[in-house]
Amino acid sequence: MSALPNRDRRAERREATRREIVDAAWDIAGDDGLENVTLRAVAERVGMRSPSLYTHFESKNAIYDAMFGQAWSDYLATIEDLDGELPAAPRKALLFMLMTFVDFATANLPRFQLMNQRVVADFTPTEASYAPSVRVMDLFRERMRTIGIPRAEDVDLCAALVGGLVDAQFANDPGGNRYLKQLPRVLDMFADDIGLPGPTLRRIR
Amino acid sequence: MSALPNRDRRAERREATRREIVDAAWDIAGDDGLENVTLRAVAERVGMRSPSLYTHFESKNAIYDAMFGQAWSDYLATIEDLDGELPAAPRKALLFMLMTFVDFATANLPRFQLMNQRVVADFTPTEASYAPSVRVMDLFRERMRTIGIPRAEDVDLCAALVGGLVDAQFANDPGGNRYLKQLPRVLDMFADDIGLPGPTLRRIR
DNA sequence: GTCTATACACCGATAGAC
DNA sequence: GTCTATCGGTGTATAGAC
Repeated sequence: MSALPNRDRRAERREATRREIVDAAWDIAGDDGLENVTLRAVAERVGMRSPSLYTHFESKNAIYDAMFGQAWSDYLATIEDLDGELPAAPRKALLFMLMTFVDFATANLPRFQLMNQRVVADFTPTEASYAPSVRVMDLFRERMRTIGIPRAEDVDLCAALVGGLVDAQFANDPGGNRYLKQLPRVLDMFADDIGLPGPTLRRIR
Repeated sequence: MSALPNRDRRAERREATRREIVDAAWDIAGDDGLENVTLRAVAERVGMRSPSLYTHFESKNAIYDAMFGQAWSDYLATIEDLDGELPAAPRKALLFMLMTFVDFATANLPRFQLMNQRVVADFTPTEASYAPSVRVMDLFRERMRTIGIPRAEDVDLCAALVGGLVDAQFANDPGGNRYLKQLPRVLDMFADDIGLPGPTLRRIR
């Protein structure tokens, strides 16, 4: 009788190829923009013909889907790593959390567009790829509760306000700091509104 | 010697055809989404073959450009009409202005996407089409100054915060009211922060 | 299983006849 | 000013070589 191998080398190779393809897609997105990720360009970069990509992904949107899931997984890992570093003071913790989000968002434009904006027209993430983003939101809500912000309404609002800053930054002052520099002020406004204790996050004007 | 006609019938006809084309593009955008506005679809709706559109517009993006300019012109007209209606109380005037924006934005999704988001990948508005949006912002700044909000920093922030609400509404609760219902609250937060006088815009919690 | 060759239907855009 | 014909591009499908 034959011994069962304890590793599936074929599956490993397949997974490695999928990673290669997704990496190539990220490279192209970084160089030429997210909308210029074409199957032919991806294929050329990994040394295939474009139809061969269908062996590994069932469609172009499936590649976007893998990128979407990877991006949110990376962000989830980033904020999970921060677990012990959260300041004890509520307002400082709030600023720390949302600065982490802003830093991650601004570090990579095509990644941000894929994660948070609708630049790829047809694309809707699958449930599997959506899962890490759900876990991110769960963790965010949990930490907000820990800080002293338990109401869903308040968490929604906080996320929307910071999202507005990031969007305005990309749209009206790309590469600059005109909007994002007001993050401490926005969080102070928000903290004041919900009566969160602690010293102000910005200098008094 | 020949008399000069006081109307250029040819130019009038040309302008009418351009309008027909733009109207057809809006119809398609409303029915099938902004990204499904193809030259063939537009041509079919106006009873032409697609290459004939190039007689009236130099490219597909030129059609988007005309739509962009028209949308901002419409919004400019909307807020200019409101000139006498602005409440005297600063906070009420603030709410009135931004509710007008939110109403206009939510009334027509493809229009909002074209005006404020980057859903058409290649498209950048020409200077001419951009002009009405500049006039809108100038008028907004002027009215904010009248209300008692002269600082550019504050105007930027107010616009970004409300933009964040609208974006979050479309992205996370389309057709609902979860984010937009918090508009009075956001404006109160903002008004409190800059020390704008007047009674609160929302009930005390 | 993995990849290639070929083809299809669609896109925006152009050339040239009428 | 509008047409037909066509170009190079796209995502996608499938037959078949290895």
